[in-house]
Amino acid sequence: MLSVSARPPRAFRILFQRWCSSVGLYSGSDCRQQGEGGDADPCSVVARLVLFHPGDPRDLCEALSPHLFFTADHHPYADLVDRVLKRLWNDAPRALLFFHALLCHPSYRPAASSFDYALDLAARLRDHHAVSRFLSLREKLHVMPTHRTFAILMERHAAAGKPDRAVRLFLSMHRHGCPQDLAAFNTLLDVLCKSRRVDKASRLFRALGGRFRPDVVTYNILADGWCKIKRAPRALEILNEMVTSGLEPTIATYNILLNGFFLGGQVKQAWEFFLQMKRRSKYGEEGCGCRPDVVSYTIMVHGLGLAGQITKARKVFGEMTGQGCLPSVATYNALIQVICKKDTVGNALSVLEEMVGRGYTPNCITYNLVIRGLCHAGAVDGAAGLLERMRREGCDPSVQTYNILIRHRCEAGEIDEGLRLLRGMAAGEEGGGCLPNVDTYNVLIRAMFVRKRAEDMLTAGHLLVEMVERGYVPRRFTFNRVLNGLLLTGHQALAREILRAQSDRGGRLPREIRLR
DNA sequence: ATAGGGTTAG
Repeated sequence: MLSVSARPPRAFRILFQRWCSSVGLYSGSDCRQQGEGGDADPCSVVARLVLFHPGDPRDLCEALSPHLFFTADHHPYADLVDRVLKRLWNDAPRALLFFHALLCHPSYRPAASSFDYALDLAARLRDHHAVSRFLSLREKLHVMPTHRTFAILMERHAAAGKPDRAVRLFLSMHRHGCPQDLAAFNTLLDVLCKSRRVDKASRLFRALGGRFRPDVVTYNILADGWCKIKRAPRALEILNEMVTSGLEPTIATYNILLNGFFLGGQVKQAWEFFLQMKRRSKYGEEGCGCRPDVVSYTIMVHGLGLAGQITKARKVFGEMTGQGCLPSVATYNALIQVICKKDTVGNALSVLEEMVGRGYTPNCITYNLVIRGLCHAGAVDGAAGLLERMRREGCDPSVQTYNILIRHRCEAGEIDEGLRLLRGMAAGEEGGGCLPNVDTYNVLIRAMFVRKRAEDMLTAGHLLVEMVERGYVPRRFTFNRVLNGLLLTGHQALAREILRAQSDRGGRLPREIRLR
């Protein structure tokens, strides 16, 4: 079924269309009819149209107009545009094709939020030209960059290993008509902390803090940064510094610390800290901001459970209601996760039924946790049943749901079943559907090298092509492995095409492969 | 999208 050896882009499209037709989804020019039939969600219709389009932005623009340009002033709803961009998130090149197609329309003026999505996508592809093109177009159309724009770009710089550029961007933002205020400063510190550069954030805080009058949020960001790199003692220092400077810690501050102790494996300290929070809020003066809230209890249940103290976790869970604090879905999720990990799936399922009985609506994460637990226990049928139930309850499976199921199928040697799931997710049976991400491809490609049939190499090759087409950069190891596999099984043509397709994508290829 | 709690596995 996978014996296609045309040029990769086309090969991929053929492959993709075959998959879709095999699960009853219309492809190509049939999309529109499909959209006008049972499925009326314009977001899905447009997303499909974009996915199956040959790829010329002008043609696509024309094809889109009946679906998008239906307001009086011929502008698509910004909300719909944003939703489509989000739906196509895991296929960044296609998402940007969509954006380009819209720009072909003479009267289209993107909303700031749509520009932000497009910028994020281009930056994730490290397409610097596209980023600067979008920025200058934005200026030309008088769509001012917002705080969010700068947050996105700063985050991309930090993720690309260029934190200094994030700082410089912050220092330049007022020149682009965006106020350089405390909120923006806090965002910068958060971006640095979340990319584990807490020390840099601290130094910046010392250097520039005077200019922005740090608030509770500033200190919380820094404390959380230290906690995330397992240095709760430093976070405690931040807490003290905060009090010294006359700021009152909030419950968020205490929760950051509480979680920090668990992250650093200091279970005993976490427990002591929690007791202190309870004691002080009981006997302290009124309005004391350290009374444990639902987040504190969730952290306790999760932390104690992961440390193997299931009984204690259940006890804390059981006592919270009496303390006037009702569990949230997240609290149940924490409990379900730790019971899956340290106890049995059966008991986790009981908790699921219990929460439903009390009127809670499990979310996607809840189902994923239990499905993972069931897969791990080898109860495939149970997992499939939960997938059914999840759909029935109107909770669309996420990429993670599919990744769990696919990984499990592959580990059980049922690779074809894994591939079938991949097709199913793209088609999105009923409801939204979601596109595979890097993990999906990596799991499946790896599985091909476990079975190692000749045709598996070809499948791996096609998966790699598809992955690259969708803007992902495979690891060098994966790349070499697939190429070697193709060469050894006599698929020189596809190997060559993969090399060509990759270098077309702008030289983001590992070096020794590019020299050819 | 200015801060805190649930999905990952070697």
